[in-house]
Amino acid sequence: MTKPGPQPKIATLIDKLSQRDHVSPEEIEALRDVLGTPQEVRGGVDIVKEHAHPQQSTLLISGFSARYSSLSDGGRQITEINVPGDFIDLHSLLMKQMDHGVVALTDCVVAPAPHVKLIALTERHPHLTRLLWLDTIIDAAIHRQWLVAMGRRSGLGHLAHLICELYLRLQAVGQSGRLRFDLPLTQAVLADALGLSTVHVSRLVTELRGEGVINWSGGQVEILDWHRLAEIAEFDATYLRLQNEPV
Amino acid sequence: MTKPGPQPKIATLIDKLSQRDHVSPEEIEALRDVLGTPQEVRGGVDIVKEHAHPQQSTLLISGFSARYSSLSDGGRQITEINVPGDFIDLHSLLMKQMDHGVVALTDCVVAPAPHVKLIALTERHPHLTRLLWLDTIIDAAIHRQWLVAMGRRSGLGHLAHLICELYLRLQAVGQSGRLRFDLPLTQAVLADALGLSTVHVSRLVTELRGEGVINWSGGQVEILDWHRLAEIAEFDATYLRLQNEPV
DNA sequence: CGTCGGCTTGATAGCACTCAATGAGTGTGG
DNA sequence: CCACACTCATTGAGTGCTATCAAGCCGACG
Repeated sequence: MTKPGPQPKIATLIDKLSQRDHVSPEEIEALRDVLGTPQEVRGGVDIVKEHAHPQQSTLLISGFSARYSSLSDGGRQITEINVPGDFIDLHSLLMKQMDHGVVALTDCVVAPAPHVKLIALTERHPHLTRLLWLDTIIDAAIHRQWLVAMGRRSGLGHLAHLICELYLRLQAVGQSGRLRFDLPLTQAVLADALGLSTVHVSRLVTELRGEGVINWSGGQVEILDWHRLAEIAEFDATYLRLQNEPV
Repeated sequence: MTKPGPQPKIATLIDKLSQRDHVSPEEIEALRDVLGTPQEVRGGVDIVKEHAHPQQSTLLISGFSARYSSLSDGGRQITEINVPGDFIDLHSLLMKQMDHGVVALTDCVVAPAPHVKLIALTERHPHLTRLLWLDTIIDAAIHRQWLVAMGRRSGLGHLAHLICELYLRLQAVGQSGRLRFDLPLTQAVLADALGLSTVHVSRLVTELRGEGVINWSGGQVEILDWHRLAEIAEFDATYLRLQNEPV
């Protein structure tokens, strides 16, 4: 759901950026200027297609989406789950061609930011440019944590890590409650994100539930024991950079 | 080895950036201004420590280094292998705290770029800033490919993909011959990069050799059958963004 | 020539996969 | 109102890729 307020389109984005550094009114105005009319996208539909050459970047206002790559055998690997306030393809501003696709995992609302306007923004607002740059840098940091989880953690640790990450990222944009958040994703989506089979994901979720660490039903996750969850995940939130340090 | 020329320090970096967009003489001058005196680092030594708060970023001039994260059980996951011309911790400019370490895999030569000077650069050179931004964006794209390889490819495909990637990245900075390049890394390092055991890496290398796809001995890789190698890896070079498209 | 790091090979074990079937929940239409 | 179809989650059985343990090989080097 979009937060109420004078700038509903960019409220989550501003929330997130403001946790890292002060965002001036002029910068907020500049951000609002680059964003176009919000649009709805149905769950399951591609927001950006693989190998596309977008002329704009897209801000996710509400809902969940995912970066993914398709494989020749019909398989799919999700490389990041996006939450409200994320620019889902900001990197296409400079990459030009998408190296992956972005699919709406649920019904979403998105807003376009034309590349022409974003380039102009980088010419006029160096500090805001650095804040947007930082956002893509954190994407890379998230990828690295996923690599560590995939390469060296147990399946259970990997799942636990994903839950920790999503909880904190949703919290940063005011989309989670106290040790509780909506996550209306199927286990098949989780499997594609974790690089596991759906069967195994089911067993892992059951295991975390059985240990009394989380509850997960009806598309809502409840963290019953944050300490144990973080322990299983070996979670260290540094990479999400939720501290305020001027750039 | 450092390339000969008037700007030996930044020759590889300029090579790489120039493949993506024109770099003006003023921009080259600005880059040279931010870089300090090159220093040698012995193989095995950390160039940047995990959780550090660097006051400068570091350009890799020669040698190989790797981003890595340590685990509580003593294990290690390498998340990227850096080649000459790579800024190994450019993201620390905005992240402030390192979310991982960088270790010299071989003897290296590196040059520091103080954050204060880099920030000043972003204030004065928007276009060059975008080129540096793009470099960190490509790091993220490399991470994503590793995620796909780790999550959904076979061990053999994963190894093949890494070889394809390193070959093209070294080629982009003039550090590889015709289907041949130096890669003085141990199989233990490869194992930490692929998320496999050293034993299994040995078997995979043996398999690729046995199939007549590559030769690998004396720290040198020779690609005997690029087509088959790319096929095994399902390799698509888009993500390395080696095309010239102005940003 | 002995030691050492790195690579290779063999044997065994285990985590996660695939195939398969069942159950729960939801929506549709007769 | 109920039969049916469909998606999603769960559970069981058997398989396989990769880990671990262990031993041996090889080249470099003092």
